[in-house]
Amino acid sequence: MLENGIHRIVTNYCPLSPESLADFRQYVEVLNCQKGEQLVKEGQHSDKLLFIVKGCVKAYYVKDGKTITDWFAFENDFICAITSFFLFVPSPHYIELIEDSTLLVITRDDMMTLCNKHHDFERLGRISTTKTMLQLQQRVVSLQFESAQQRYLNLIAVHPSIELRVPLGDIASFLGITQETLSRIRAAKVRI
Amino acid sequence: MLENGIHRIVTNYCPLSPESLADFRQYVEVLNCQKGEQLVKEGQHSDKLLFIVKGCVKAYYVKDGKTITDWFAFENDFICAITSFFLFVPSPHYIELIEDSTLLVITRDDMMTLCNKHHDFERLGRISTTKTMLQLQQRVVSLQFESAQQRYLNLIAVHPSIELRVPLGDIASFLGITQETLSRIRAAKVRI
DNA sequence: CGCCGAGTTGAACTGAATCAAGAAACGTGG
DNA sequence: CCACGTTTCTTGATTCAGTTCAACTCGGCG
Repeated sequence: MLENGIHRIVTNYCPLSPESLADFRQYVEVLNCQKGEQLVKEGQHSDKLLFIVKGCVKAYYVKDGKTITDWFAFENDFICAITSFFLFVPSPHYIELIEDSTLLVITRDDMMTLCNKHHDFERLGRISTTKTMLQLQQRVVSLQFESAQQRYLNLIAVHPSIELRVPLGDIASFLGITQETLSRIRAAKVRI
Repeated sequence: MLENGIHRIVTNYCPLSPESLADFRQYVEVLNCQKGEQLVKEGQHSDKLLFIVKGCVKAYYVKDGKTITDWFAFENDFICAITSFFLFVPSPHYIELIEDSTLLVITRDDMMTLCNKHHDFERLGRISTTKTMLQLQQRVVSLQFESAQQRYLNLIAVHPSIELRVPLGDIASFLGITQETLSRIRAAKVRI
């Protein structure tokens, strides 16, 4: 699974030299976890970067007693407790498994070591960050002035399988709407 | 102004070796423009990355005949037509000067040349992208489940001077609300 | 069988949009 | 320096998309 995961990173993001790859293997670990497990809890410092080999994961936070889903990660995605990982603060986010999953894990310190040592690893960092930045940009456009229905249609256009894998309530809060509204949108009882 | 700008990049983002700096100077240009000028128009391919030495700039797009402000950049910020620059497609965005400004300009190709040649320049790319990613992440949280009033208060907490520099309508659409609503919020005629 | 979480439906409510006037501020030329 | 048009901002009345709260359905599963 380690080699499988590393191969997917290299093909999906950016090639690495044999030396970088050898070094990478030293630092990365494989983690198998079950649906429902919480890898990060609110208030914890988290310095782990995860890569999803198989399965799916959500990041969410709690506001006024309500659970708000902030991000989903599926196969070949990276995910981390973004504020804690990059800003060294306690995480507002939980990270929780939506399915039984196989993950690769690397710590921030080890990432930094690899980034300092290998130019191509630094590039991998730049490219994966750029990809996330572009996804966030799309999400802002979607939240800023699109209707709930349009946001939903956008989401299933990008992730057609999401409804089969993720509970409705999580999708709703990711879209910035309530579960009831999403249910009505799916039943097409909301005016287009 | 060139040295001033480069110095600010190095201090605000990431140090560069003397060799990288020397190379950087070869590729970067200083641009002085006036309020109202459009550096990028909808439909154009844009391969320019801008750094604001002095002044401010907005990126906006037009949807259903309405102007929607997507991003502001002030002193020491980078800005580009994000989709066009990174995905090589025609830009949905306009980029327009809000004040008379001094900018540094570098093309995507020259950026890539510098990234390939210098490890520390690649790091500069990673770090500036990470910074933008974190700002977008905050913006998503803000748009997802905060009230119009709360979003406004967040914004002026981060950019206290924005109201003095940017027209109300631009701020409103950046927040995902109408100008009328923002005007009422400022007059505190909306319930807290 | 009865419980339990996930999803649906209904009715009333509300935050913000829309539409429509005005009032202020701004700049440009006489 | 003032008159003029233009852009920027405010205010009011009405409408509507989406929330809230509450009840209900459905499919598992001990």
